[in-house]
Amino acid sequence: MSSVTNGDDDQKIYRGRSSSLHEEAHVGGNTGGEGEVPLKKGPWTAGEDAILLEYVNKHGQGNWNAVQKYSGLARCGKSCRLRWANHLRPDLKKGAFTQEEENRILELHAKLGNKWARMASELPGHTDNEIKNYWNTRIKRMQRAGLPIYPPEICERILNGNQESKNIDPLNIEASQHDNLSQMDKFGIPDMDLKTVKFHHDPSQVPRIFEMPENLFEQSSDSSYLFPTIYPSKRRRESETLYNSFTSCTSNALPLFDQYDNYTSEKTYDHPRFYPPFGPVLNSSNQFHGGNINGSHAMLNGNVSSSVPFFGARKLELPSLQYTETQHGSWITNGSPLPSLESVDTMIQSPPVESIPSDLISLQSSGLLEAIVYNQKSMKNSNTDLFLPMITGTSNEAAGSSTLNNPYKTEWDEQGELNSPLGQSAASVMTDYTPISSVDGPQSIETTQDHDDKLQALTWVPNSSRKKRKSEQIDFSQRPDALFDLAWFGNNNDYGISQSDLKDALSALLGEDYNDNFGEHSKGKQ
DNA sequence: AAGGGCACCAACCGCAGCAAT
DNA sequence: GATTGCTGCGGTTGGTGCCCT
Repeated sequence: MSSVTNGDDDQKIYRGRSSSLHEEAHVGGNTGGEGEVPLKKGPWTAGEDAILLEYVNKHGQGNWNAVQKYSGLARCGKSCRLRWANHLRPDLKKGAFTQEEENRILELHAKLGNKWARMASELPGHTDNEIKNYWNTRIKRMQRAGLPIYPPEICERILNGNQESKNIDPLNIEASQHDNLSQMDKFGIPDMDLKTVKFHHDPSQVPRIFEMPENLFEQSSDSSYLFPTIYPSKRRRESETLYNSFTSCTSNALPLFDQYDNYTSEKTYDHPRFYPPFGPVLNSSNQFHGGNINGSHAMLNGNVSSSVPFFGARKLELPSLQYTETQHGSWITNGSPLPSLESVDTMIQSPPVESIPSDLISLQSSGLLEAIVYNQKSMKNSNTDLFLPMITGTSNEAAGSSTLNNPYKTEWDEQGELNSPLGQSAASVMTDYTPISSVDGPQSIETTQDHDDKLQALTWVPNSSRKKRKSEQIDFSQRPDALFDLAWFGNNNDYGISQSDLKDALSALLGEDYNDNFGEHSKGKQ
């Protein structure tokens, strides 16, 4: 290890990449010449730092691409900006996070999810990169240890805050915290804040989620009404947060749910919510209803697919991390004719994101709050089996055994679907159980006449009642991703999709891969 | 002592938003 | 309206040192 004086702080000890920091940086010395200077990559040298500092002192921040031009520094603007933001800025607080700051990070992450920049803005002197690194490191450590990500006190604090907010005018709550999160997203879907979600004691009570105004999806003013905040995310690849949120929530905050639910068997929530190899698996004697979702699609290898389709189809966001062998095995044994994880991931991510607005609730970018509510919901819905698709095996049975007043059960049961490799049911992946929401247009909501209808409108609608409509609605040239739904079940006939449409969509999805590997084959068959 | 795994850190990459043209 | 450039963000990768076996 070596240390290097960097900028204004002599104390900062840089680990790693130290050797290069000792290099004497000379502009041009490591870039080779005049004219088109090849941009340098890799660690910055002290000399480069000095040049950048000088540039900023002279010209101020911004216009980073001009740095190279004016200073001769062989770095791209992006690199300069990053270097400045993460290391050279005078207002940077160097050194490790204090305990207070760590707690703040936890809290912020619980609230915001992987919004590093936003978290950084709440932690003066620290950068998003720093926080991100800290978090990732922490997560790895916790996962390995099978420990909850969020300490109990954080869960409690968040949840308590959540409870307090219950007594506040639901229409005014939101502004109090997520200042910029309460806006409508670009799709016109209101952000919804968990603080306003009510936990109901009475399992038979219809969750408030179903009590929204009919035109909720057109109302931004009612965004605080009930849903978790949906952060319009430009990223579609979030991975860890959810699981961790879920996990920690279930392992830490669960006792808190006891005040709201009857799920009080003491050990019910005690299990670390990690799956092999990260942690123990529930045995049949320790049934966990909903919250644990053993073998759930939602929990992949210690991570949750942030696209957990509780309430809507969405573009899949698979964890980029690995999957457990268990899950691999389950797919295989399920005999699912599914593509490899990698290819699925690729394919899933490649289509346009227009489908995203269909989300009523997204776990994307979700933090602890979301996790808590989802957990709560899932527990509740172990009665309704709303989440059955996420529950397999004994968990499923356990959930089923508690079925009460379950208007949704058959929807899932009839489907009898198997786990998909995507961390969710194939049906939920795309369209079969797409909730009638913004995707289907307000008309779906408008047609709801009474409470039950509202309920129905916000609930998964079985294939039988929707397939026909879908076949009329889905433009596979625009939504090749919808193919997954079809292909998954081999039910394209139900959708009236033609072979050529199918091929076109597949081509759109797979590109050359399809043409190379399937297209010819397909041609040959025809 | 050697090797592997892990922690930490820095930096890169790709994407998206936005403004200027 | 389309294009381009700049900027910011989040995910990921790679390097180095430490620790443990």
